This record gives sequence, structure tokens and C-alpha cells, in this order.
Amino acid sequence: MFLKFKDEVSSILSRAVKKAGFDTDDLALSESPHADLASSVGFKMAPKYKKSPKEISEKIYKNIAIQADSYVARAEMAGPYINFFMSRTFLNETVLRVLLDRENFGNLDNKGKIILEHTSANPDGPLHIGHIRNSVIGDTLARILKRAGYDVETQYYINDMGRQIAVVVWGLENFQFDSTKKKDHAIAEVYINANKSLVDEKEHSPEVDAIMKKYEAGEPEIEGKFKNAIDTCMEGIKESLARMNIHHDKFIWESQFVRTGEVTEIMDQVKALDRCELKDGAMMVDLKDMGIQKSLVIQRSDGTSLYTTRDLSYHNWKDSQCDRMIDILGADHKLISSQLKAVLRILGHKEPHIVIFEFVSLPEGSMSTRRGVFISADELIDEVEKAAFEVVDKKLPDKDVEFKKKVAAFVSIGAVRYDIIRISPEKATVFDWKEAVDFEKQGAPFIQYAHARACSIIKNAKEEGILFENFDPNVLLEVQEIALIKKLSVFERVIDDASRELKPNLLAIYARELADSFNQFYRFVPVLSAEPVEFRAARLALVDCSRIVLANALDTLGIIAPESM
RNA sequence: GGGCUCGUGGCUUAGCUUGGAUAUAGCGCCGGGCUUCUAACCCGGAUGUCGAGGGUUCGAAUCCCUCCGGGCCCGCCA
Repeated sequence: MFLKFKDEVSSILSRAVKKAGFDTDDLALSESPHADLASSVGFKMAPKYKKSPKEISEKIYKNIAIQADSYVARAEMAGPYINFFMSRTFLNETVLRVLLDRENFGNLDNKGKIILEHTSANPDGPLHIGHIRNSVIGDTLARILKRAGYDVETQYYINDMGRQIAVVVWGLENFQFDSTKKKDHAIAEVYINANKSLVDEKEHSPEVDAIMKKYEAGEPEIEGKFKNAIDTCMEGIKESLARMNIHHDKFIWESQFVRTGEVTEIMDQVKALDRCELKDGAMMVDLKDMGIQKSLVIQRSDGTSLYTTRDLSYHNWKDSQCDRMIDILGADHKLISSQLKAVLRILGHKEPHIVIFEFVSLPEGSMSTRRGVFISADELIDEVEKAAFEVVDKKLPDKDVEFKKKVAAFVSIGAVRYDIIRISPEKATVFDWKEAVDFEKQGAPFIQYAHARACSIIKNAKEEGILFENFDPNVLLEVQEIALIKKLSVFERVIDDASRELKPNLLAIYARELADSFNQFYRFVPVLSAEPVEFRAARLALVDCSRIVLANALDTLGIIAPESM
């Protein structure tokens, strides 16, 4: 709804600009604490027309014409600014729209297929707290893009040809696999032991090299061993992801591109370029003219492929089946991904949009699966859930254990997801246990609680026989009511911004603000006991609207919207 | 050393792409509010040289330059 309001303001303003005898393509509209939309066109046009901003604004203002049934109530001059306000018609229609569109409220009608790759952690151990920053950003973005109308397919790229998986395969033959542990954790144990042994006893290193070579050659026996190792680890990883409400549509093994010959194909394409040269037997691509000083090696001197080469053909393959590619990658991929994009551009292929997120480190330093220095996602969720249970136990002493466990589960997943997504991806963070298990701060539980409150009112209304099939939205006049309706209307703009700029944290902020608006309404405006009685139906309708949009926002964040907690 | 990136109250953080009206919010701190629809809530208060310096501009947290500090990368690893 907000976008319609904005469209209307734009056309009203641009007509006024034209009528005043000016010309501009920038109406300088922005949301502001002073208005629902504010324009600073005066400033923008002052240099061009050599008049004061105020003088220009006044001229434009005098030419503003607003129709009676418009979404725009009025325009006001405030110094050199022109402020626009939402009309009663707009507010009423917003309420009706939410009730009509329900779970689809806020959806946009963008078209096109997007393949979004996220997580793609090496299957050599469990997901740790750095990996799940990738997962949560990727999954939330996928949900936002779906709501924006796109056909989104999520993919997990399994790096099965790297040395670390060969180390796991070697490790499984030389070390005990602890089957009492969750499978990804048991794989990590083997991987850590194997790495330690490879460092201590260098003579084993050629054994790993041999395994890698056999796998690249496609030897059936070794392929079976890789498949077994990876499937084992992935089973654990998928379990952790599912616990966080994250599911991938496809899992793509990088070896498939070697097997089909697509890697050779793209290597030949690159090799045919003038910018390629053989250096000590390895094939290097010069990218200096693309602003990248480091040349990229696409083929080893023994003729085998490298990660980037395979990634090149993976992207080429993705390109053939979608309109747009988005990759979520850690900060360590900055250089390699810009090289990848540059080569794809040179070859005339589509480039992926890359969302880079900065590292999550521990107070003592960075994490490493290989060294066994990490906090796993499972451990994090377990601890947060334990803390959540204690809070639930204290707040709801009369409820049965099953209920408390259920609440602790969705509260903790919500808290973990929200704490990750609220921070801009480009910010490096240091993990803090105290922060992670803190339920006092305004996070997911705050939003979930607002939703549960709304549900509770509706439930009570039903029991008391209060209906809102027929209601008059014109009686929603309290400041908290108007602020709440405006907040509801803005949901689609948030989806629009977040999907265009690939900034999922915008949605996290919005959800919190919406819960905040609802809580203020809840505190100051009685619903079921409202007088006169006609107010009850209208307010109840507004509660239902809030419930719907809170649920939509939470769903888009991948967080459960509970009916009670 | 080079490249990229981040630096906003005690702590965490929004805003920066597209410069504009008193810089966003949370935690913590101080004070207040449960016989009223779930107090995981609400209200009020204190706290800021937007890392430092320079520049562009009528106007800079936002753009440009220099410097300082943190992170990431710079391998025929992935």
C-alpha cells in the first residue's frame, strides 16, 4: 500500500513541478519524522534555477492539486520542504487490504527465476557459528525474494573435490568413526585427527594426494568412499539446517562438472583468450585491466582443474537455467569472487550478484574446523534453548513441560536467526555467549510475543462472541492506531527495498518496529472493553491486521509466529 | 607491503549506494507503571567531537583525500 501512496505523491508533485514551470527528474522524496513523505526538491533545483530553495518550493506548493478521494490527505510547506500526509482513505484501504490479502499482504509482482546459493560449507564437519551467518542471510534473502515475486531456487554447492574431503576419506580409513556422535560431529573428529597426523607424520601426505588424483580420475571404488563420507556429513548438516527452518532445493556436487566435461569446456574457452599464458606449466589469466592485480590460475601444471575453474563452470551451468544468480559468500571469498565475475564477464556470461558477509570470530581469535577451534551451530542452539527453557519456566510456571519445551524451541531458533540477521552482513562480529543467551533484549521473542498477544485478543473475542465482519475503519483515530496502520502499510516497501538491495537486515528492523507499534497500541487502546461498542469491531480488525503482518514478517524471517507463549 | 572492508553514547547497532529539517533503536544505568485484552510489556530521564584531520557544498555520519585502529584476502588450497 505504501508504494501506491508514494506513486500518488510522485505524480501529484511532478505535476505541480511542471505547472510551476520547472523541470526535474529527481523529486527528492524520502520518509521523514516530519511527514509520511517529504520532498526536498527545492534544494535540488536551487542551483539550476538560481533561486532560493524556499522560493522554488513555494511556487511548486502553490500548484499542488490533490483530489478528494486521494491517498494523499494534504501537503504542507515546512521551510523549504514540502511534506505529504496519508489520507483517511489510504489508512482505511490499508486495513481492508491486509484483511483481504492475508498471508499474501506485502507480496510484490516481480518476475524471473533466481538461483540463490548459500551455506555451501565443506562437508568436513558440522556447521559452525560462522557458517550459519551464511545460511541465515541466504535463507532470509530467499524468503524475501519469494515474497517480492521471484521464483527462487536455493542451492548448496558441495565442494567434494577439495583436499579437505580427501583428508576426511583418508581419515576414515585410519581413525575411529564415533558412531555414538551426531554424524557431522563424528566426521569432524576424524578430520581433526587426520589433519593432526598429517602434520606430525609428513609421510602420509602422498596417500592423500593419491586419493585426490583417483577421485578426479573417477575411480569407482574411491568415488564410493567419497560419496559415503560426504553423505554422512551432509546428513548431520541438513539436520542442523532443518532445525533452523532452512531447506535447500538442490545440492550440487562440484565433481559433476568435471565428469560431464563442462570444466574442460570452459577451461578451453578461457585458454583461447589472449590474456591467458602458460607460466611454469600452469595456465594463468591476466585480469589487470579489470582492476584485479592478481592473475588467476585456472589449470594446474599437471592439467587438473582448480576450485575456481569448477566454480566457473558451475556458474555457467546455473546461468543456463535462471535469469539471475545470487551467491552468499564469506569475506575470504572477496578476491576469488571478483576474479570469477571478471572471467565470466570476459566470456560474455552472466555474472552472479554476490553478497559478502564478514567473519564471525571468537574472542580468542578466528575459527577453524581443521584445528577443531569452533563453536558448532548445534552447540549454540542447544545452549540458547537451555537458557530459553529457564526463562519460560520462570515466566510460565503453571504450564506443562511439553508446552515449555515447545516454546523454548521456537524462541531459541527465532533468537538465533534474529540476532544474526539484524546485523548488516558487512560488519565483522565477535561471538559472545552472554549476548547469545540474553532474552532481555528486544529480539525475536519480542516480536513473537506481540504476535501471541494479538492472537490472544482474537481468541478471547471469539469466546465473547465479538465479531468484526462489519466494522467502520473511520473510528480508528487514536494516535497509536494511526501509527500502527501506517506501519502496516510500509511492509511492502520494506520487502521492495530488501529485495532490491539484498539487505535482509532491513526486514529485521521493520519487524521489531511493527511489534513496537503494536505493543504501544495494545497498552493504550483497549479492544475488547472499548466504548462505545462499535469501536470493538474496528479495533479487533486492526488487531487481526497486526497479527497477519507480524506473522508475514516473521515468516519471511524464517521465524515461527506462535499463537501463544 | 598491496587490495578490499569496517570504525556512530559504557556495550551492540540503524542510517551511508541516491548529501537536506532535532543522528536510529536495543542492552545497561536512573525513575515510574500489573484488581484492566499475555508485564518476554509500556512510559519518562541521563549518556554522542558519527575514529582523527583536511577538502567539496548553501548544507556532510553520508561524497573526495590523508592518517590512525580492527577484520578479511594476497597458494598450481578450497
